[in-house]
Amino acid sequence: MDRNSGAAAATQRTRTQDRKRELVEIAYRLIAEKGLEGFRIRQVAEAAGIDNGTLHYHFSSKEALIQSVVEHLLQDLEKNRCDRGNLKRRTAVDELRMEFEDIRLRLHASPEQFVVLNELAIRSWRDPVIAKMFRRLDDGWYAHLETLLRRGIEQGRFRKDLRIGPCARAIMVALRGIGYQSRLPRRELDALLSEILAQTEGWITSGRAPRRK
Amino acid sequence: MDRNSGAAAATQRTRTQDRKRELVEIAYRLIAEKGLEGFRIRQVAEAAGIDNGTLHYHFSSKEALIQSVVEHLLQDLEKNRCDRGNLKRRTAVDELRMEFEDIRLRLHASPEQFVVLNELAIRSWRDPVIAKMFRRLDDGWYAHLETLLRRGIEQGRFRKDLRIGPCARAIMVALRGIGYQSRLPRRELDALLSEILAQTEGWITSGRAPRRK
Amino acid sequence: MDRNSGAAAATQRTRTQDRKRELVEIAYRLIAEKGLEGFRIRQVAEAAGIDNGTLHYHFSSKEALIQSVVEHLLQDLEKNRCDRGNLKRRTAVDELRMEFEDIRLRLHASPEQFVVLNELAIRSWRDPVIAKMFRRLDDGWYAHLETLLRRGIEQGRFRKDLRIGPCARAIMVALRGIGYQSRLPRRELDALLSEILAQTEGWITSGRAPRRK
Amino acid sequence: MDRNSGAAAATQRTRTQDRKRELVEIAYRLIAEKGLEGFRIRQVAEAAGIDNGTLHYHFSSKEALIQSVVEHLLQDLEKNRCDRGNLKRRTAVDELRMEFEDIRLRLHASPEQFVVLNELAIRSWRDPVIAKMFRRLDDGWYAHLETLLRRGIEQGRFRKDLRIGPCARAIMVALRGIGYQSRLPRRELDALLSEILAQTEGWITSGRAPRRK
DNA sequence: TATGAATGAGCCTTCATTCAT
DNA sequence: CATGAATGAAGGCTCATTCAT
Repeated sequence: MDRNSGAAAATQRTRTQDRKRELVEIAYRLIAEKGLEGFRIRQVAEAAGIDNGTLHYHFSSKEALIQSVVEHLLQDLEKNRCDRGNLKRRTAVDELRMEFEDIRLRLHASPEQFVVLNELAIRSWRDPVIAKMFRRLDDGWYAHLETLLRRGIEQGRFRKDLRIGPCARAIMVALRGIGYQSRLPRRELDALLSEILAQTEGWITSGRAPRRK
Repeated sequence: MDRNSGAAAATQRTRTQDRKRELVEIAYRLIAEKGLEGFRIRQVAEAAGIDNGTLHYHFSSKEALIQSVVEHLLQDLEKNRCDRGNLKRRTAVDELRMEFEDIRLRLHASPEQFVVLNELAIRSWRDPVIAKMFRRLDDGWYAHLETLLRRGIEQGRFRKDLRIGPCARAIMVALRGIGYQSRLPRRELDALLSEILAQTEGWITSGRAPRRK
Repeated sequence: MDRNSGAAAATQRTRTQDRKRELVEIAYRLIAEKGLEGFRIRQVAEAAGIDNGTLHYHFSSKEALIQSVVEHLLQDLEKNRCDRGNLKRRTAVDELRMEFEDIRLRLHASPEQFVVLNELAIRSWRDPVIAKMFRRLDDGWYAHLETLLRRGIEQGRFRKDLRIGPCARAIMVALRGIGYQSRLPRRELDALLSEILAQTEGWITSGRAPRRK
Repeated sequence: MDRNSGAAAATQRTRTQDRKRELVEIAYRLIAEKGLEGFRIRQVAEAAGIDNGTLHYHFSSKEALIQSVVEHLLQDLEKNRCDRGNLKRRTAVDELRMEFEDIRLRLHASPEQFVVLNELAIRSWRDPVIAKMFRRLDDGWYAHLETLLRRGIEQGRFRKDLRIGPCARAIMVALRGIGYQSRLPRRELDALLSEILAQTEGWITSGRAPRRK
């Protein structure tokens, strides 16, 4: 029994983790669907087929559950950035394009991600805890873009007088603003994205032989 | 008495209108402050110094009050566009710049406007009535920008291969996305805005002697 | 209508006050019956034949309702002391006896008063608000007894070396401790009370010709 | 293995007993701190470093745990009485004084005992099981005092017309009522106790040369 | 024994809304 | 128009208890 207990405990732990993850995902879906305002933890429990009280066993409060959803979301977003970070042999221009392409794919594959992101962004205005988590996300993204832009300049591909900070922010603003448009038909969305990319790229590489077809 | 009753009725009507306007403005302020999620009609009544029940004489439901707030906001936004519309002797480039300058002034003068705008935009995702009102706003803005861009091309100031639709949308996305950043310090906000303008203008007038200082 | 509105408002106000008083009395009874631990505001509403939510219209929280009960109780207790205060022509000994007689009558007429008093006394250990209200009661009672004892000494009826403070406290402790025994049969209760009175009186008037029959 | 199993079982049993005792003591402390109303068995488990569910192996219900606490308390109280019972060579007056001195020491050493005692006394009003246990305590105390008083009379130290029953009860009431005052500063508490003792003793030995210093 | 997950009844509170006056 | 009392549905949360392992 002793030998088994270790394995059993591990299994148990895994199960609990799975359960938690499952609940977070349900919550995530529900927030996407009903919005944070219409988000009810009872519905999470119901959707998971568990009792209302059981949910409170795993997440001590509604706030805690929401924070886990945020974490879940942020991890997903940050993971992708890291994945892309590994392919650094490309030029800065390619990287920038990949940034946009990534967004495009996400918009198609899981548009609800942007919905939730917007919901939480607004909440972060008034909720210090979430604000802090979001700042982490923003700082990471900002640093990433800053590096990208700087490398582009060093590589001689981007204009030398580029104001790195504001430019990075501008890209973030534009891409984040897209969340609002996540309801647009796919075709328009693609056109919109490629337009923004073109504008950005055109500006950044201005005077550097912007190879636009 | 007959004559008076007419005047009295008129006065009454005006008073009622004033009262309604006052309530809407209080609601607007409260939404800016607490967000739609934390918005309570009781607080509106309290702030107006009237009874909770009385509020329901003016606005039959919470929804109705919110819709009035939307209307109030939209009117304000559209009025400004019309005001500017009268000065059409300028070039399209100037007009575009004014568009940005207007946003800049608003961000400084009443940042809460962007907060409320974002709150309501998100609600519009799930509230058909508000969605409709917002579509009106969007369509108006879109048409305005479209016209502006078209005129620029006709004037020979904008590049001829400009994709008017996506470009207009891109501008809207960027400017709307700024709402999220309404907390940034004024200096950064200005830098950000001028960056976006530069990018946009650079792209639009590309090959047309972009007069950037 | 104007003239009526004043009267109507007054009537309304009275009604509200009556309603509140009624609720407080129900709560009082329920606390006596189930104890503070088993006290449920839903039962108050139910007993009053009103909705659960309506109760919260009158008393914003459970705590508020309980505090009103305390106030109700304290007022009752203090009123009686004042009533007796008016008959000051008697000797201090008589007054002391009346103090005991008053307790005796209360124990018979409304033993639940002692139950509630004990419940609240214990709560006051951990609830600062109630503690404060109770301190007021205690201070009043203490001052009253102090005065009584001092007068007795001045009248030459009480021993001169009486330690007024501790003696007053001792009387309070004994009488308050009786609350625990409020379940005793009436006969034993009376015997107990008269015993305590005899002890007290004997001690206080010691060497002063204690006229015990 | 057989021999060992016996020893192991004994050890086990002792361990279990220790565990139970430990839990009871924790519960006791927690009741003193938070009151019965704020007493949560989860906190007991937490403080003991065991799981919530495990607690139910030792005590099948909250009620059972509380009863054990009562038992624990009563044993402690009764033990002390027995200890003192062994020194019967003294006079009844000395014994009475020791009764008070014992209370005084307890008040200083472990005032929480009186807090818990009061908490449980109130609960006993509605909980028949606890009521029964308390009655045992009361009866024991009462019998002890009765004996003491009777002996005093027989020894010719107490007045002959002493109403033994009510007098014993009066002593109990006063001493129990002291629990309420357990928050008083030590100095006042001592003054209070010695006052009560003086009153009691004065009355009891009245006409018997009360040797008060 | 011991654990942790699960249960479910129940509690206080909130809030938009309605109704009689 | 205005008031304030009343409504009731719903929500988040607590907690003793149970159950499978």
